Amino acid sequence: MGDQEGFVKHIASKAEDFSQWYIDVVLRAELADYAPVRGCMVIRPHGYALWENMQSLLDARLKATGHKNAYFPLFIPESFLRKEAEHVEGFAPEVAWVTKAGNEELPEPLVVRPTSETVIGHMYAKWIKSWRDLPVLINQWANVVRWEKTTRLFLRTSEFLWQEGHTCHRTAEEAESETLKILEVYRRFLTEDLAIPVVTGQKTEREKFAGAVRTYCIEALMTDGRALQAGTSHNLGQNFAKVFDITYLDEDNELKHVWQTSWGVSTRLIGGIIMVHGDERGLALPPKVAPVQVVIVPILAASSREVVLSAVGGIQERLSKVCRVEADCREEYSPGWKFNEWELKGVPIRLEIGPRDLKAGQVILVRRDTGEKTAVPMDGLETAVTNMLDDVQKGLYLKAKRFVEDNTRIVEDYDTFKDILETRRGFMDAPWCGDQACETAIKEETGATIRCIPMGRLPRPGKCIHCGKDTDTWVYFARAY
RNA sequence: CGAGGUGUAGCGCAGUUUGGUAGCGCGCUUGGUUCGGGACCAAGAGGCCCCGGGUUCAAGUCCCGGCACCUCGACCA
Repeated sequence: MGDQEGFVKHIASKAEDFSQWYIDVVLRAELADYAPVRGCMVIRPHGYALWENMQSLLDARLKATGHKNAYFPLFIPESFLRKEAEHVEGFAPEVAWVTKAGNEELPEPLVVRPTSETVIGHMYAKWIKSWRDLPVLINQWANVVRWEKTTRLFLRTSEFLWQEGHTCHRTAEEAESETLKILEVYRRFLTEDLAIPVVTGQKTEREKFAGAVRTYCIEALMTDGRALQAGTSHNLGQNFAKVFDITYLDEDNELKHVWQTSWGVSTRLIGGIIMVHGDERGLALPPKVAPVQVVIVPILAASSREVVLSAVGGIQERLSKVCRVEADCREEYSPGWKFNEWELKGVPIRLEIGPRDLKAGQVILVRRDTGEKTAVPMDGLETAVTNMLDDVQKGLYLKAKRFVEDNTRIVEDYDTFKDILETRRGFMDAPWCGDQACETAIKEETGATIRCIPMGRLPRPGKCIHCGKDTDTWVYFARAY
């Protein structure tokens, strides 16, 4: 990659000031901007195009597993929220209220949805009559509002965009298998489309969703060593079915409550992409979701201007059949300026073409992830570009995977645990007795939380990192966003 | 919600100590020369100095009171 100096002077150094770097990247890459309302953001075209690509890939995966989209209202009657005790307790502190319409007080205050279990449960009670109506597999793409005290662009804003799936099943087993199926959909979406490696696992009682029986999650590791909860899938059991009276008449002619799940991922994932793949030069986007996959930068000298521009047109035409391509033919910026600008915006491949290349019948391709430059013959350009996009996608994933491996440490001693948190951070795989008191104490003493109890692992003897009691449960700790 | 910090041109800041004509860099506009890693010259445009009171002949600057945003902590996707 050569010297880092002199490439980008307009964003903070990632190594020296990670938080400022993150903000600079979001703003300078024009993903988002601060809105006039506290804690809210505007997602700008470049950021929104990224979200749209993410949406369409995940949406296809959800449809392939039998889910259908629907839309439920933004406003929820106060009384709905109160029905499930744990649920209110979990969300009450951060709900936004609508109490007036014009000048008149509303008869019943409305909450702006922080999540839709309650309204959807109400509707499901109307719609479901028979075991033949099951399963119900509905997903919604929507905005939700949670009035957060501290906000950060994409990672935590008062309003955010997400998808929330809400399903009903005939049996507990079927609900559990749906919960796990979605977790797998999320895992593959993150690894295959976003190039973000994740740990899958179960949340502890303390960390689970308010109102769920069990919460599964995918956890990702950011390059500053902090964890990001990237998606959750909840087995709701019959908790909401009972309070909303969602029942069906079973084959045996008995009235039974349905078994439910809910699950979601949000625009927070954009923050994850930035913090996993970004570098000193700015954003680096995985090709599968990058709004622009290839940017053409012509070298325009006066003598060869016309021929170069016409070659650009031809290349753009050809490449537009195999990828998302854009040509930057602005005359008021120098090529060097454009190189930096498009790198900052995370475009996976830059294609340079100038008089020298025209003579040689080639173009120059430059990879965003490695900075590597390759001369590629004009013939077969489509194949070279498609292959390179695949390579960048894989390269980003492998680099991120190596980082997670290098920063996941087996820890059996509390002093080491604390020391790692102060210095390198990352995931700590440590024994835990299962007692919530230890979990809370660790959080208070070190700031680390249990990110998850990883799935598919054999029991292994150890002594609780905090109290020293014998246990065979090992969990992932980290400081989290 | 606690602790700090910052509010002056679109952005980043100086000016506040010691009250006296509103400044710098970048960006923006126009014209010209350039173009293989953030080019250069020339001429321009752009201000409720966060808001409200007060002191003063005079306030960006001093006093009082608000508000907003950012960072770090406690809580959450």
